[in-house]
Amino acid sequence: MSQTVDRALSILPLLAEGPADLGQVADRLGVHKSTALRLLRTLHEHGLVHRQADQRYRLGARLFALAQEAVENLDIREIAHPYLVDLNEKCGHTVHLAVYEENEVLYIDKVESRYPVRMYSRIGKPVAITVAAVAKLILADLPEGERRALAEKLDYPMYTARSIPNAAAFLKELATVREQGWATDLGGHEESINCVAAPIRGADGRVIAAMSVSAPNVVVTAEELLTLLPLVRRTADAISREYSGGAPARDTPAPHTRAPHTPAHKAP
Amino acid sequence: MSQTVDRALSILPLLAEGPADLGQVADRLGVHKSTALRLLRTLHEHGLVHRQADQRYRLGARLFALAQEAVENLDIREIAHPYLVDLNEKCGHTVHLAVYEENEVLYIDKVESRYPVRMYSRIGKPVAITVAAVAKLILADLPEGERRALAEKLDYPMYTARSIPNAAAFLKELATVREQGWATDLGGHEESINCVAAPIRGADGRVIAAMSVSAPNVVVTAEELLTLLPLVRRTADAISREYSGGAPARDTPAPHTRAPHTPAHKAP
DNA sequence: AATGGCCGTTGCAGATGTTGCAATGAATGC
DNA sequence: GCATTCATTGCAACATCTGCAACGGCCATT
Repeated sequence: MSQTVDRALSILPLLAEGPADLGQVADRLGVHKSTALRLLRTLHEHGLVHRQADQRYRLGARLFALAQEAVENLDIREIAHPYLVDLNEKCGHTVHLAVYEENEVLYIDKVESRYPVRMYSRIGKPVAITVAAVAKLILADLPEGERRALAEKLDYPMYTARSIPNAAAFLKELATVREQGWATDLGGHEESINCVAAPIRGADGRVIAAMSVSAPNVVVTAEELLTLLPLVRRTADAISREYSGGAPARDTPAPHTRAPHTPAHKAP
Repeated sequence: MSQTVDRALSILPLLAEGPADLGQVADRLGVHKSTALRLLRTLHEHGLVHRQADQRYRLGARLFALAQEAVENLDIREIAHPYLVDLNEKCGHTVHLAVYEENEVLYIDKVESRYPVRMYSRIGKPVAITVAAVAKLILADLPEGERRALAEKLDYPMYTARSIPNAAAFLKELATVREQGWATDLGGHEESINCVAAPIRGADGRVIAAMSVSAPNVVVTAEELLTLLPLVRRTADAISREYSGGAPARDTPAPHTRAPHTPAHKAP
């Protein structure tokens, strides 16, 4: 580990507490002022710290830009894929990954069942939004107003007798899902197929994707499938953690809990 | 300036583009792998980079936490936010807030349009500095010398036919903007999008930030958008007053704004 | 006005940390 | 099974970093 870099990086959390002048920084680092000055200058050139009018230093907005760019380039599919494969190897069933985009829920990854009987679905295809377990999870996390507006606007095709029939029933189901943190689809799309699903959350606690395990009745009963729920949830949580940049040990809340101090606007 | 720290910090923007393995990092830094490894380790210990399952590196959660604190320390954002929300509710369009820092203009807050058609932009992203209305306002207020020097240094990408093409035209536009105290961008960044913007000033009269209202042609014409100018200016002025310590203006008390946000750390 | 204290800044010589090399280990692919 | 690729380690040479002391600007006090 590099001492110089270590010292420089230690300045950042220090400044996060509030602006500080050169002397304060040097003191808290335990180094000579000239050393602190040099480190601060380097941080400054990279835009990580900003010098305000009174010559004190504070964190730079560039930090924010950096974080934002990183979030934008995060590919949930790439991160999740190995976990999906792993889950498939453990349970043998079809595993799906879905995201929300423009009022639709889309499958973006899939690992096929190892059983001969497979269900039909296609990556990139919009899911049956009113019945699919992954859709329920994602929509349940939308802001109240948006959720309601969307629910009213949707069609409720009766794929089977167990399909959700109307907006009221759908909203009620979403409330349940939101409460319990997981979802199922028991024959709501195709008579003989059941799914269990769990949400994947970003660092701010919002649901950014959902994953599910699906299997036809002829292979496992709904009850048997439900026994996989803990595993599915654990996997989803692991993906959430990885997506959020790892378990930062200390002061960041667990990825699957709602951050208490979530800011007004959220990263996409 | 410290070479070691400089190299380490250069890794961050590199990783913001996407995950990279040790070799890639070493190559792009132009150093030996063992050197890159050490720097990455140090960054890792501080939580700024995260090692994913496939052993590649990406930016870590700690960076996001720091970024969060960095913006929270920008008290202009705290103060302005309710006004932005209020303005959005009055006109329905996308509202932006931007500040100047280290030769860049950055969006630091945004309230989304309530119309279905939205423009892209992201908080934290540097704005298109040569065409954005908010950038014009902020740069127009720089001291003569600095303004000219910056103008010469910039690139002038032709996003559209109406983009500002060169330093001379830019300086002329800045003079106009400085004179009139407001700015527009009429299709200079994206053909179909127009903006009107007004400056937010500190107690000493200097421009410390700028806000804008943006809308696509398909929703309102440029002329219609311009009728919002007085409202935008009034809002910006109200923010200026409150920021300068003046009593929060009574005409925009922001009735149902968010709860009093835990302020970060503010010096009296 | 002059003085003293405070703080940021600079140049420098010595010492410490850093660098790149070469070799090892581990994992993957052919 | 062997070859390849990649991360990792120990080490010696060296470049970089460190702390010191001195300078200069700024402000409040005398």
